[in-house]
Amino acid sequence: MALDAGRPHKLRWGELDEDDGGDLDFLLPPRVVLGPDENGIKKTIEYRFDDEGNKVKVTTTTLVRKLARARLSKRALERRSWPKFGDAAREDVSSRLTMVSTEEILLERPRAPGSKAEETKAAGDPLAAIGKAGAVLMVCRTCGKKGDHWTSKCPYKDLAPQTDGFIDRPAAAETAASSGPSKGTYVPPGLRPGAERSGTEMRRRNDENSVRVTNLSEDTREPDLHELFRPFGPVTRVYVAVDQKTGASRGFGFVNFVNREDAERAINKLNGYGYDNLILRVEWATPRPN
DNA sequence: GATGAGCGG
Repeated sequence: MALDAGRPHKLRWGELDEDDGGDLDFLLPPRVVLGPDENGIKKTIEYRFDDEGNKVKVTTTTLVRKLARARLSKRALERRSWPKFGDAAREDVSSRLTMVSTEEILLERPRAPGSKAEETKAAGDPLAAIGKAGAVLMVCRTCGKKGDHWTSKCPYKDLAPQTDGFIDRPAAAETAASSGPSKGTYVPPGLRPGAERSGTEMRRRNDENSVRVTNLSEDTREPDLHELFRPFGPVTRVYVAVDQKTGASRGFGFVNFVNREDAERAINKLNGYGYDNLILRVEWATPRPN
């Protein structure tokens, strides 16, 4: 760069170590750092080519320690006068007091297959051997059965009302009911003292109050469906099937109601209803398999 | 004519 025959230009930082001339730097002696000495004076000696291509020596003097000293505690200052020990006593470490650790540190993932935690568990628990793929972790919170199904798939999940033995009625709720609110324990509104308990109808899962809507126009989205069905009663879920790739509506969707009666009224009212130039079909959805 | 995605303690 500096030796360019053409007009020299100032080197910008982005050009340093680039291949447009910077590679001549290897011809220069290495940079030398001296100190800091007892007065905190650090000297840096380096060489570079000037604009005319001449080798020049550049000496930089910096005051290091005086600045730092102002912030050092008495105790720290005292430590500085200690004789060197350990590695520092054996080496010249004036310019490298910090070292890179070569110690190998293994990070352990608690549930990684083959990890220690996993092996110990598998050895102790016979059930763990059966469901290595994580099935053992599958303990139904409704019926307590292990390794068979998730809570959401429990064959008893629709059974109502649930008995005290079941897990999803926290023991804390009973305590709260008898002795007032206990600190730090959330009690869902339905389990609070004085909450209405209207037996089977209330506790019933509403999965089957699912209404299928077909012949939707391309640009009907979930909010539109919600607007359309909301007047009939509380809606728990609105879904419009979309093509995963294109994002375009597939022209059908589902609406779930809290109450079956509302769903029924919606079907009766909206089936055959003209919406967005199309005639809607609204009917009971057959529950999704699985 | 057409029947959804995702998530695990």
